[in-house]
Amino acid sequence: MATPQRRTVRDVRKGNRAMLLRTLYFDGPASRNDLTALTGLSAATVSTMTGDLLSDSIIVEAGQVDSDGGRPRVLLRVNPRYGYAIGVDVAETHVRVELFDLGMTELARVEYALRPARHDVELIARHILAGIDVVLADAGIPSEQVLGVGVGVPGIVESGADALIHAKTFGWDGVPMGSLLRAGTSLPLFVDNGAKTMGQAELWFGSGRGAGSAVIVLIGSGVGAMVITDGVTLRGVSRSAGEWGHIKVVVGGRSCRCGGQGCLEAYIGAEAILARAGVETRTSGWQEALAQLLTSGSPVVEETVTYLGVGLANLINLVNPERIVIGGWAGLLLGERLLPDIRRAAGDNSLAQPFAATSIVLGRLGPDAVALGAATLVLEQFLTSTPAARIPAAG
Amino acid sequence: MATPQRRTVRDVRKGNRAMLLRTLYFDGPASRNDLTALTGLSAATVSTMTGDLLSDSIIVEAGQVDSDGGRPRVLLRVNPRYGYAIGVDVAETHVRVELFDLGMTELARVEYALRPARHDVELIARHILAGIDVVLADAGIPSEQVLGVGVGVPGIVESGADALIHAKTFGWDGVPMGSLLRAGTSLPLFVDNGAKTMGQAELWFGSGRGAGSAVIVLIGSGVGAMVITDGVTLRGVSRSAGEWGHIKVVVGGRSCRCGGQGCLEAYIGAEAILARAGVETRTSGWQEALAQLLTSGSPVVEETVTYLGVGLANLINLVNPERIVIGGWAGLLLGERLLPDIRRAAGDNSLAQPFAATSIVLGRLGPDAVALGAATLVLEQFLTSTPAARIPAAG
DNA sequence: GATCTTTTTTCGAAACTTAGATTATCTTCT
DNA sequence: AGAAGATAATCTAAGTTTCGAAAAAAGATC
Repeated sequence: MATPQRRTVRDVRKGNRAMLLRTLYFDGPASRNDLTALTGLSAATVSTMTGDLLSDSIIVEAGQVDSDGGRPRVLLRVNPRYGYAIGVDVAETHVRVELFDLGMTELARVEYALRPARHDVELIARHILAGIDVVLADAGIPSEQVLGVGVGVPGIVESGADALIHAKTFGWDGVPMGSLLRAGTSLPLFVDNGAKTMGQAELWFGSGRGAGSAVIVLIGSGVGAMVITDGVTLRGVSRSAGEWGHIKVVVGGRSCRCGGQGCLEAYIGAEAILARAGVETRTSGWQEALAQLLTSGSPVVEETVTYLGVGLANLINLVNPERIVIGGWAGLLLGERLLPDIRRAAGDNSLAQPFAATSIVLGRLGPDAVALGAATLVLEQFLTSTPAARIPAAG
Repeated sequence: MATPQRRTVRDVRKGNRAMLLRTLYFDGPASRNDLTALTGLSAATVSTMTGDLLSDSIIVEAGQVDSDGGRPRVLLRVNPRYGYAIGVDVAETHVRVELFDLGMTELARVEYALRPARHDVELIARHILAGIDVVLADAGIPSEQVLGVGVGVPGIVESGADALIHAKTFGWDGVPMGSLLRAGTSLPLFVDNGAKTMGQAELWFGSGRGAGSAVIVLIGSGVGAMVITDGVTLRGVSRSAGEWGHIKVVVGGRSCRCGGQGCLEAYIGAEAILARAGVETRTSGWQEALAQLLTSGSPVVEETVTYLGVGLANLINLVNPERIVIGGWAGLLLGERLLPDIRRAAGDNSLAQPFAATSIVLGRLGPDAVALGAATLVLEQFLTSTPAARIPAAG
């Protein structure tokens, strides 16, 4: 019952323009004529609106297409060079900065290694700021053309200008990444949990594409989920929704690094799986170890499938989504070999009705999609808040 | 990424009119002047819009209020007699039909007893249709003035015109309640799960009021939940979202009547609690038995609190709501005595961040609110789809 | 009764979409 | 080669809607 927003006649324009742009981005290239059909707007409106967008060079012409004996259609598409988005992946071992054009083609990247147990916020912030300069210089893009910077970080990210981060593994508690970066750059910032940015990538460009309501499940060392209904992500009142990894599946069960007991993460998190199987967990080589374990026929694998199935079933019962996408490096590893078993386990533990309505699929994007997803936050902003004309660089 | 809807300038009007009406309903009576502040619309717009609504007699004047030396404000409010809503509660033992005006004041009711194990759909449909006639005759309201009929039924309700119902306890599987009723009346119908209509009542008129995002948890013999974000209820792709009772909290745990194992309902459902305590469950007298058990100091009570806490914690972690409302007859019974313990148990099993953002409160409406909530579905429709002027009865 | 104060209505302007007419551009038939 | 036909895109006029400002309404105060 939040106070609804008043609408004025200009919001109509804004909304329609955003819709047109979004349509063109995902279904483009398309002719003006196609757009009238796709958007439901009248030909006149499409014409004036595309005119505006063309003169702002947000969209460009993309060749012609013959019609059976009439004026040929001229195709339009979003100008990938209208602006650029930067995505940053802050992980345990590295900080990676990538530069994308609006078509999400990678133009440049740079990576800084982090020494383990040396996660100084200010150092990382310096890496990010330096990385931004480097990728821009590499690609020869002036910073005025960058629409924003998305940053994927570990832990819980609180909303607000400061983007306070709580990440136990990094020893961060209330670290103001937002204000630290804002001190060094004036570019618009979008900070979110790295798993969630990866999910964002999967949702927009991977297996989640086209689903009206979906849950993207992310399994790595940690475990999380994104719930999307009608295209919008469930964020929760303090933006920490989706902590799927810490729902309890066994009351009084295994201890979890969050301090609780019986968390799902304590059974299906990569670290937890290996620990349960008694595999020596060297700090590196987890991926290999897990891959090896999966082929070993260990009973732990079967157990893991059951727990994962239960976790998915809980989502199915509670959210009743159209699609569940399994992602994260450990999730992909598990899914590759065991997807049918996982599906069965989920079915065994959920109600028939909602289970029948849900398809469980594997993510298509690798675990490297964190930066891509972070950049997608910028893209999302660009597509929804209808952009005005670029102010040309003074001079 | 569902196809977004085009907007035309008339949608603006519709939206603003709906917003104004909603504001007036919840914050009324209010003067035109107050409304400009509350809605953010200009005085001019409020004036023309209230003019329309007044001449349609959707709203009426409600006295004046002096101002410090100026023209006195005339107060406006929604006309409670503009139309009427009927709410129906289909339960194990009875079918109850209630008539409300738009202010949700009950004007008439009628109840039909059901013999246990005699849940013939057609009989129940006949009871409902007869009940509608009876309450209308009692209150002297012509049926043209009824805006719709809301029906709360057990089990899972599938969307669509037929309103297919799956209710194991009634032995219903795919019962087309919607089309059965539509054969006997031309009034608009809204069919939903009874627990959900009760939640709807709690959300609109009980403890959920004013919360932007909330979860309403319903514990009776069965267990369910409604998740509300930004004022809209999460329904899921096949409208069966919110099956909180069948999330698994103990892998391989107690058998549930759904056929699964370790369901939450198998621990905190009223029937399950009594069974675990070894209380003889006569078909009647459950409420008394449960109330007695709660005072008995049985260890089962403490266990129940723990399981309930886990269930709530899972919601908190996953959804991160602003408020959780505990309802349902068993939920109210538990909460009355044990709310602090329940809160503690929820806190013990959820992450600190989201837990701190959530307040856990007790429902205010009794278990009789099913029919009220069903009628609220009609009210919701009335307030959101801006109603046109009533076509006066021919004559 | 004149003046002040506050509320409500009226009026013209600006923004937006639409339907229908018009112009542009290419194909095909004679 | 030129006219006719067909399809695409633009232009024009009309109809909504909200908004700001000014005017009108209605009572309080001196």
